[in-house]
Amino acid sequence: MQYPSAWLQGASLGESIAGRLRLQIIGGEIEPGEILSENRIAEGFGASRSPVREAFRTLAGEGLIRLERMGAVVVGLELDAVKELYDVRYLIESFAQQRLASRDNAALIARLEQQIDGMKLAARYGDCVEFAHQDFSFHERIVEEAQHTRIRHLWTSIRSIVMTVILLTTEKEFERGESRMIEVAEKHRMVIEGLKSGSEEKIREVVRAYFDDSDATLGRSLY
Amino acid sequence: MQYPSAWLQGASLGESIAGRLRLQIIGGEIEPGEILSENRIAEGFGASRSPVREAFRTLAGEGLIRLERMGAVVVGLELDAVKELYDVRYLIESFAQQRLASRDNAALIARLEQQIDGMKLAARYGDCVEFAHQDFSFHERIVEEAQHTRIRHLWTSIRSIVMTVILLTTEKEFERGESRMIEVAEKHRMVIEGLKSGSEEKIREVVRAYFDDSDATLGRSLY
DNA sequence: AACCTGTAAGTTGTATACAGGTATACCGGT
DNA sequence: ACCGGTATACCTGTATACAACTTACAGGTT
Repeated sequence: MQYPSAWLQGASLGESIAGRLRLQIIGGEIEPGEILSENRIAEGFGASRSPVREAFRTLAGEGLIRLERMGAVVVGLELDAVKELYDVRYLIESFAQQRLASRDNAALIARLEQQIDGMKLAARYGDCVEFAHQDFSFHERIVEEAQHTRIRHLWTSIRSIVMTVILLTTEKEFERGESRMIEVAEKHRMVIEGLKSGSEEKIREVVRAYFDDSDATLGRSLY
Repeated sequence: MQYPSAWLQGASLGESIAGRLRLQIIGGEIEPGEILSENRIAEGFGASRSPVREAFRTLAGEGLIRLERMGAVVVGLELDAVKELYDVRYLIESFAQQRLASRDNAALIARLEQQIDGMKLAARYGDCVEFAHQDFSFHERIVEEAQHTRIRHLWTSIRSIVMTVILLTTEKEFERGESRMIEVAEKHRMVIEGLKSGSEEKIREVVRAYFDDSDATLGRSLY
């Protein structure tokens, strides 16, 4: 398993190492409880400690590892942890949408619908990576549009993990066939309905429903 | 302005530098827009670039500075940004409390009440730092108790900032006299009421009220 | 047998060195 | 006066070096 190489374009060595470790940790190649040392990892990548150290700090910031006196212990991302992650996504997105509810969202909605169509197109062509990218971007756009610096910050702190999880689960869901993926794409319209309604209550409900459904999907695709 | 030295006990040089910079940034000594270079800061602290680099990453993770190709630009924490911070605190705490609502919280509540009394005691003795510490710990305990790894992680990402803001605002509020501080301490009982009720609706309402009131306080104490 | 101690290997935190890139200021040409 | 090119100083990313600390273990002591 590997990131689309485009994602690592222009990244520093440190970011690149963080990316690969992230994938190995989330993918389960590196197991929770394992202890990573800067030296060994550096040697493994044929790099020096500096970029590895930077990568460790990044991953610790994402909660994937925990820095201790002696070595970094892998926390990992079990099914329960992914559900927790989705709790946070729910909090962030429902907040963002409630913030958007009171303005004119015509342009945003048009853009989001375009991305749903992008997903469907990707589904028809069996392009799993592109589907995941559109899916991810859909949600990121909503957060971005809310123009709330702190919320955006919370988002960036889980951004990479969410991206990775979406990539992994999309790969698995693709195995269930094109019609299933069309269904997944269409599910996003629900969210748009919430936006259109402008009702705080409705938004909470719709976003909750969206992530509840995602939770169910998770059960199938992870482990 | 300075941290209680106890807070920096056992901290590495990097953490300590992060702490001092954080205080300078939030306190406004270093102004938003200013550009920090690793070299200059290192020289200023009589240290090498390594710990400064680490400090920069920490502060960037907290959103206090933004790392760019050339230098780190100070984002700062204006009044609006603090209000955004409180939005996030609201999200985190209301979530945490809703999670707690369904269990038996007798022990927790006893502990929280003890901390309220601690605040009142600090108020009577004019011990501003202790008051801030108790106040901070009160909220941290709630988050901690929810036992939700991801939420706890969001909390740690703003923890230092919240601590600093509470410290600064408490200092300012202390000038308004002891009775005002007793009032602030008592305000926390409201939150406990929410916990006791166990009603999702009531909790949202109470926590919302708490932070709305805090927002008002902010207006007085910052800038 | 239990415990204490000294040593050796490994780890992090910090300092320093080097390479590649970027902005700035200055200088010559038009 | 203005524009373009170059030299220069500075900045970040990475590599390497060193010191202090932690851990594990072996061997001697009680």
